[in-house]
Amino acid sequence: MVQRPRGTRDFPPAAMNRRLALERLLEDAAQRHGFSRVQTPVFERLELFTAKSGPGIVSQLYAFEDKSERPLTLRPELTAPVMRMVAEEGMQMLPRPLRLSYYGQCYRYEESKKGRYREFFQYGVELIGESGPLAEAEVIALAINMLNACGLENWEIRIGHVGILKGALTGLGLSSEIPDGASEPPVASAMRFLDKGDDAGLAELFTNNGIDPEHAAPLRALAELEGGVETLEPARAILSSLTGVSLEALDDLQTTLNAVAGLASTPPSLTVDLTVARGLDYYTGMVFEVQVPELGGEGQVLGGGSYKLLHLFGLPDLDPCCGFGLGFDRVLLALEAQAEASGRDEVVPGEVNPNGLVALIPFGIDPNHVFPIVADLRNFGERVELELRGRKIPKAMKWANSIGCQFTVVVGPRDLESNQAMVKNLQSGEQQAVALNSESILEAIQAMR
RNA sequence: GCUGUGGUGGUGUAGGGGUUAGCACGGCAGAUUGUGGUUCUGCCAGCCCGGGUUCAAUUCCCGGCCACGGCCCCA
Repeated sequence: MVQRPRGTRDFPPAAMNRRLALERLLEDAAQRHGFSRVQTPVFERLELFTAKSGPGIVSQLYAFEDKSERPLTLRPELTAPVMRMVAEEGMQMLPRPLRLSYYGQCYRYEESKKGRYREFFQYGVELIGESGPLAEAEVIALAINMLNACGLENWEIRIGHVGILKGALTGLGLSSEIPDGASEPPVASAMRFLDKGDDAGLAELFTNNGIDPEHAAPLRALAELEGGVETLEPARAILSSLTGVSLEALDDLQTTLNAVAGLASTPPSLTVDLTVARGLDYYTGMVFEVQVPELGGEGQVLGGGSYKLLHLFGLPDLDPCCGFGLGFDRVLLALEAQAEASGRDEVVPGEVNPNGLVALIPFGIDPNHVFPIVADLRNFGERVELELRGRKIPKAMKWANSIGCQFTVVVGPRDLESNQAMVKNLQSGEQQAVALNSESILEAIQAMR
């Protein structure tokens, strides 16, 4: 038995139906916010991702060479491909801003576990060609509205701004350049220590960089702030006490949060947290992420912010952009866990079609007699399954019931003789004989529905 | 990268060094030649893979594969 590769999944009909429903919800939300779907190749040139994230990522890529020895890789994420597309397709000519959405599988070579797969699906959006607090608010608002539309509960959105802590740190004289032999700039180390609450590490870092460790205290206070918009006031007080720190980022964040409050439905939990760092160099401004506690260690379902990447493609004037990526599989896992916990049948809103199937059962007759009816009902928009196995009536009814039919239409020899069909609602048991033509059958179905 | 637990028909499980490997759901057929969701009968289908110990391994041991969990990481 050949098994599917580690970290990949098959999606049988029921699972796929659910995934389609979720994709539809996300796409509807994106469309309502003016975003349009794009698609890029599943594999790209290797350098696209090394340019974005550095050579270190190659170990986590499904990289390969084609027959002409071109270095290629399965895509590990979708932001860089979309940026590439914007540049390559001349999309800078389009009216700005561009609002793009995308959905597709990505590949990372890492340990697979629940919520972390080697082939995973990402939905995301990028807003390109306009930056600033309102653009950021539009992106956050879409994220919030999407998750609410999915019926997800108990999720937490944390919003921060990399500029605030970074500005304070560089204001103190900490370098944002990578020193020789180090793996990350001192500013990044400091951000990590602040996020983890590692006071000793922070003090040591300051000392090593010739900064008085006393200065760590206000930063720690800043990092520990957490709450709603109201936390911006104490943050402002702390930042004002430091020299050489601009308050602009804080003002922007305030503007963004106010706009989000007006544009988005209310999230279950929204906190301002200046330690949200997203770990990435190219984030330049607002950053945000969404956690679902039920999912444990792999609980981050969405993350994004403002970043500069288009300069890599010769379009620096389009930087910064703002976007987010949503972990499609994780959202689904969270919805499944929550549906299970609350005993809810429908995991994704809209996954169950309220108008079930119609089974057309030709019984003991030449099925040619019913083909036009099947075709017509389908053209009318009914979901029709034709009984193909020549089952006798009891078997056919049982079959129709087991595939979730709402109606059966039986046409047997007697019906043919009297030019009628038996239409039955399987839920109510109600049955009636109607004229053997598609209009009459459709009418009966609609009347009994 | 480190580490823990587990793997028996399609699904959920029982068992256990020598068994016809049990049960339930499911699928198929019949009881039932024009009406399903109940019932009865029969059939289908399984010990993850490789090596070792042993007279004998699905069972014990080692390795692999896969899944799940904890830490690190997460573009």
